[in-house]
Amino acid sequence: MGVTREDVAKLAGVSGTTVSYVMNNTKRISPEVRQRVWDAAKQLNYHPSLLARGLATNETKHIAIIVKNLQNPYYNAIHEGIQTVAAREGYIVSVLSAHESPMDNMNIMLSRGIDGVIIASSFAGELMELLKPNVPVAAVNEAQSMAFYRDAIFNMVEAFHAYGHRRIAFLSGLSMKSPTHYRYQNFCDALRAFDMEIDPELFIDGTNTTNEQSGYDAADALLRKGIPFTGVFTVNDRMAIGAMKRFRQAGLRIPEDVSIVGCDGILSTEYTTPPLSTLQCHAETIGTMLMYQLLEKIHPEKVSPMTSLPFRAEFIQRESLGAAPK
Amino acid sequence: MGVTREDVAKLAGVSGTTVSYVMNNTKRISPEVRQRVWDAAKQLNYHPSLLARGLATNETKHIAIIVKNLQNPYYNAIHEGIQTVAAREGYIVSVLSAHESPMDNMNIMLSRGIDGVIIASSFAGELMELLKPNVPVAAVNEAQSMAFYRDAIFNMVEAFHAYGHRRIAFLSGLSMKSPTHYRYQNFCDALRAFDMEIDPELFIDGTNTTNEQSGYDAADALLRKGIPFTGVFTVNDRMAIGAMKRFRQAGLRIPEDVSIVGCDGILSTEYTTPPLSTLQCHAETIGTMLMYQLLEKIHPEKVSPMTSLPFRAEFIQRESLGAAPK
DNA sequence: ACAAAATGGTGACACGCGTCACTATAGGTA
DNA sequence: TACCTATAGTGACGCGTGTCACCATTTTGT
Repeated sequence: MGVTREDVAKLAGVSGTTVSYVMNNTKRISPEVRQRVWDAAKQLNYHPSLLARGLATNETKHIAIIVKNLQNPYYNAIHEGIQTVAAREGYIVSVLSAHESPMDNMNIMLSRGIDGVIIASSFAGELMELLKPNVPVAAVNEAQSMAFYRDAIFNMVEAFHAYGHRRIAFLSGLSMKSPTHYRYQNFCDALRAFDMEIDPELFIDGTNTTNEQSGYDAADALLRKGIPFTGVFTVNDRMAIGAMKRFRQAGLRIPEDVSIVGCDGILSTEYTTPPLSTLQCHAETIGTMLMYQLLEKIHPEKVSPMTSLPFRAEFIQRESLGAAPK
Repeated sequence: MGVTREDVAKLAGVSGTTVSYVMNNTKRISPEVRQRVWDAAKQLNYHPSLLARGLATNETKHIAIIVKNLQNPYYNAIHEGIQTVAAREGYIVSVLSAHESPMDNMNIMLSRGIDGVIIASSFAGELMELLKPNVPVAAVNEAQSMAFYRDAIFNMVEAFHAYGHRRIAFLSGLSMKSPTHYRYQNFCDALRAFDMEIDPELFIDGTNTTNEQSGYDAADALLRKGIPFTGVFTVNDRMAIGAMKRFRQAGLRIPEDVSIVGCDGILSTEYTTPPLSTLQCHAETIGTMLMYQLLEKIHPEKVSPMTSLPFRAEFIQRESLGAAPK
């Protein structure tokens, strides 16, 4: 359809092969000829077809990211991070839905010759096992080590403790999927460190989603138990937002009657009422790092700038956390 | 790399050509042979390389969507709508950033052989003119006609009026870009219909973004003017959320002192404090429709199920709108 | 019965690229 | 002069498809 290397070759008075060598800088070509080729390419606005190149080299510079829900701000931030690195490195990113069957996704990978996959979804499990033998994979749950949240959760519990809280509920959405599990472990460790109660009744495991509605429902379930608590920690910010709504409906003021802390640090936490305390985890940076990890798996010979998180999650205190009621 | 049509051909005891005709159902092939080929394909898990097919047919089943900001929930909803149709039709969707120069985006299209582009960004202008001659384009601002918001805005103003409001501010982010412009026009028309004031001083044109911070800033600018107003309409929900924060900081209660209505109907509006009235515009459906529009431009001979919006934006009243103060 | 036409299948080529094997030229050495 | 070597450039092929032109074998029509 467009202008091909033969067009450039003709204009520059050389062979197509030479054009190829010049474009890829993969063989010594005399400066004069090199210049002629570049000029001709510019003049014709020539861009090598990545389709043809992919066919010839088995490398498409095309990766996929598998997402459960496009409308989840946390994953959007990760996506943004991925996108910046990808663009810089000449990769293009396609979004696949986790709703499709793993087999469908696999087939798309194969027939499109996709170079690698990033799984940005909690339940990576089965899909990952299927993909891993056939295509390089990076997954968000591998990126966040056990240690990632430890300090932030410790600092959060410390703050709860300092404000006089003793009974803190843990609201989860996905029952014990690994990332959630890590957070729960860290949470219990921190509670122990401050000699605070670990009451299984305060652990609410909701539906298998983690959006505002799940938070609302989890808070509802907690209230129905009728047991005392003064603080709440939710596994992400959206659940916290939903939980706040439920508490408010129950006539509880935040933070006077119940304090609440979310997790992720999505953009809008700063604008909730009251502003939501959270564990900021720099999702965008997680995205860039996932992309670097993937690049390293695609080209093990090239060393990526960084492949492990240079930081941890960070506790950010805002007005949703205050002194415990008497 | 993978299994090719020749492998299938050998197993089925036919030629590669025949396999191709069977897979594409593009020539009469006897039922027995057809069956043999299908069986062989299944057995080998054969999937035609879309790279090679793209090279041969100039059709990649690959479209791009250009987005300004991946973290904007409105565009995420549109994206979700696009994605569902695309997946069903066998297309794959790649995200490009509007931050890249239009020329860069153009080159990506050309070198990747992309079949079409959806521009999901307010300032489509220049980019669109550049792309249109070279590749099928659908753009969000073309999807929303002047009439799209009319009824919803009319109903909103009617509600404001019924509650006794007479001076309503209009907070915008992008100065008079076409979608905003439409809304402003509709808004003024409605004000006139109810004999309400149209005071240019009540029109705040903020920075060139439309996020929470812009809303905060616009509200701040409005307050500094020191002129009377009891209602506020913002061009999107995120700005409304930011504006609410600023009003609250100024000691104004919502809706007792100031009523506010957003626009878009993003997911979290239900969970703000108080819940935000908004103009629900079913962004997801807009996405599906954009995709259908694009498909029709790619294959004019095939008629798409629907290419014009079967609905309009809809006014949704929540607690952020109440009686005007005396 | 025999030409005409329909049916079912195949060989060869093009799509645009990367790259191997090769040639021609120039320069250096003994 | 004869020989080797580095340099600069090229021809041909393969990557996996789609598809045109063609062939062999029935089936049809009269």
